[in-house]
Amino acid sequence: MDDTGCPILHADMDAFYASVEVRDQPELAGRPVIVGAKGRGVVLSATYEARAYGVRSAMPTSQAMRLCPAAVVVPPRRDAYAAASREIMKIFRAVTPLVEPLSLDEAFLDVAGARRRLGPPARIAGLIRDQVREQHGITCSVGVAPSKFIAKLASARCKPDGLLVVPAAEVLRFLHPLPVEALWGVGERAAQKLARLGLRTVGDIANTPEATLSREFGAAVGRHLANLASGRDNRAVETEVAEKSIGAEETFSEDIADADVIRRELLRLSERTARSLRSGGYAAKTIVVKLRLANFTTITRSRTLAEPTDVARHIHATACALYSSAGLDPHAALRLVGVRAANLTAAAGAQLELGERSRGWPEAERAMDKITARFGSTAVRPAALVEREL
DNA sequence: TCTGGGGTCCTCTCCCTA
DNA sequence: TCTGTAGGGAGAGGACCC
Repeated sequence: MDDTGCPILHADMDAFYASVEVRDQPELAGRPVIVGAKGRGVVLSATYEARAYGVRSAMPTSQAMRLCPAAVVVPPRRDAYAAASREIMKIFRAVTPLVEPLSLDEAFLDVAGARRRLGPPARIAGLIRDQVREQHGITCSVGVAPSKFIAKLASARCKPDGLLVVPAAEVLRFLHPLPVEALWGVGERAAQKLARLGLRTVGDIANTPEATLSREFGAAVGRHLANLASGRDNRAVETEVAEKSIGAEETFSEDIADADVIRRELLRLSERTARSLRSGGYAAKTIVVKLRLANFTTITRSRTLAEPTDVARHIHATACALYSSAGLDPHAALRLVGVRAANLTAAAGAQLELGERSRGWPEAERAMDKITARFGSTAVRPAALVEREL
């Protein structure tokens, strides 16, 4: 196996959420298992036994159950997946400090500096796979390649429980027969547009002038497609990627037309968003409200504040103002609302608004954070959210 | 037929300013 | 002062990813 010039690993857990569930409930082993919410939920993860029936991620759970009536549907336990992820990332960081987590279940590793200690990249990949399986009972697939993009493609091509090395000299031979959807950033819409241009494989794109791609997709996307299709990807593995926005959203079990209920929901989401901001040490200058109507039309409205904030009360006031000024029919039913904080700065930069008392909501909410950390999320809440449950 | 939640990035439009 | 224009920032929406 020629792994010369292949310092980048992409490690991807196989059916991660479902694998954690099977690990924690051994009686599920060998059965089709779907992780996802019932009702209006979608499939977050499914074991390969369920996938054999055509079940896929992001598919409505109801549709998945029609395809595989024998499947066991398990509600998601995000805390358990986050805990498993932290432990698995520790295995990666014992190999190299250059680890870039992409999500809970996958990461890039730059192992160039670990060769002398642990051997060539393919051997390191095998080591990682063994340790994840032995310590967590979960299989993972690893792509080994000269760049992040090729390593990610390689891990996807060897799933499940596989290892694939793409030597530097073989990159184009590996890349060009793949369908255009293999390229990062090409989804259904872009694939349709490329098909209209007669481009169906990555090789087709590589043989198309960048000027043509830029004319069709814009300069940034055109350049991006041309580079990836030619195997050009010089991005380094980055251990710290700053967050750009933080938010929370929720789909109702039934559409809601009552403005008071929606404002209460905005309060709950503002609380969650503010708590996330504070725990990350951020304040946000821009507040975005997302409203999805019963017919699935999605509207966003945003406002940039004079000063950054991490205070739920301020976020909620802005969110309500945005909701009121969105121009919706007063009786419009919503299926989802969301609150997002963007334009993040370090919290130390947060300043008081003109005329604001020096002590007040910021201190109150930080005190609430401490109580929540000690006694749980239901220990202290705004009265409006408590009333709802009485 | 039914479409989650948490994100990022890009494009387009509008408005302001020089 | 008026007009045309270019650039930048904000806001909205869409596509995409896991």
